[in-house]
Amino acid sequence: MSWTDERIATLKKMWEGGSTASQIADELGGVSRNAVIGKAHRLGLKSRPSPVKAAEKKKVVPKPKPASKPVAKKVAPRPAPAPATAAPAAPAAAPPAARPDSNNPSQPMPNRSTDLPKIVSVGPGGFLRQGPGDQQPPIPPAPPRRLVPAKPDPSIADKTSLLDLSDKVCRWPMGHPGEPDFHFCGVAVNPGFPYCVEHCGRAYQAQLPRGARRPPPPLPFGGPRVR
DNA sequence: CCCTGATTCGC
DNA sequence: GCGAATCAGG
Repeated sequence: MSWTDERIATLKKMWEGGSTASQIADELGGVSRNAVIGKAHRLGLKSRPSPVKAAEKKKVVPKPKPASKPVAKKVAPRPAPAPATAAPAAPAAAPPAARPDSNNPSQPMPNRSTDLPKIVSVGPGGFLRQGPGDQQPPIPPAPPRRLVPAKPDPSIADKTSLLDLSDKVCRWPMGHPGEPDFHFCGVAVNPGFPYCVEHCGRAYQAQLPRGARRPPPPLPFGGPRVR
């Protein structure tokens, strides 16, 4: 496949939106993860915090290549790389879901249902929703399972390039990028989330036990692209 | 081993 | 410019 403008646009959008290279490659189709990464770098996009690592420290040791080319092709002394690893603003972290940690030093009493963080959001995945008014009736310490972004999540964080996305509107993608009818949800977001209430329910799901994963949750797209 | 991104280097 | 091979790391 070749890198058409459209494909590059999709790559950029998804890369910047936090999609993993694998996801991007899968979405684009016809390219490998490596191809996506390579292209991303060539495009000048670079190092995003890897979803899997918090602190990415890479020391490229001058690796001796697999002894196959004794020929010294190019003596490329690499100049000291600028240490500037400007940490990009971390995207909205996990919502302030109730943490099981008894973070309530104010009361020595075992009654810990006193000072829990107020949660104002919807909890499709099972996490709490609490308005300022409702104080703490039934706040089960029941820690919602770790929230994980659903598959589509990344592919959407587009800027306003394609549409008039803003922090106020739901960024849930409808359709596939590049397709004529591709658009975003666009309704008012669930406060603190990039999506509307409805799509938050899709984007954030309770992490199920290993064994009990449901493979076919509703994909945001029409489903896997047919190739 | 799985995954991730980063880098290299032949093409 | 492209991307497979490879590396480094969680």
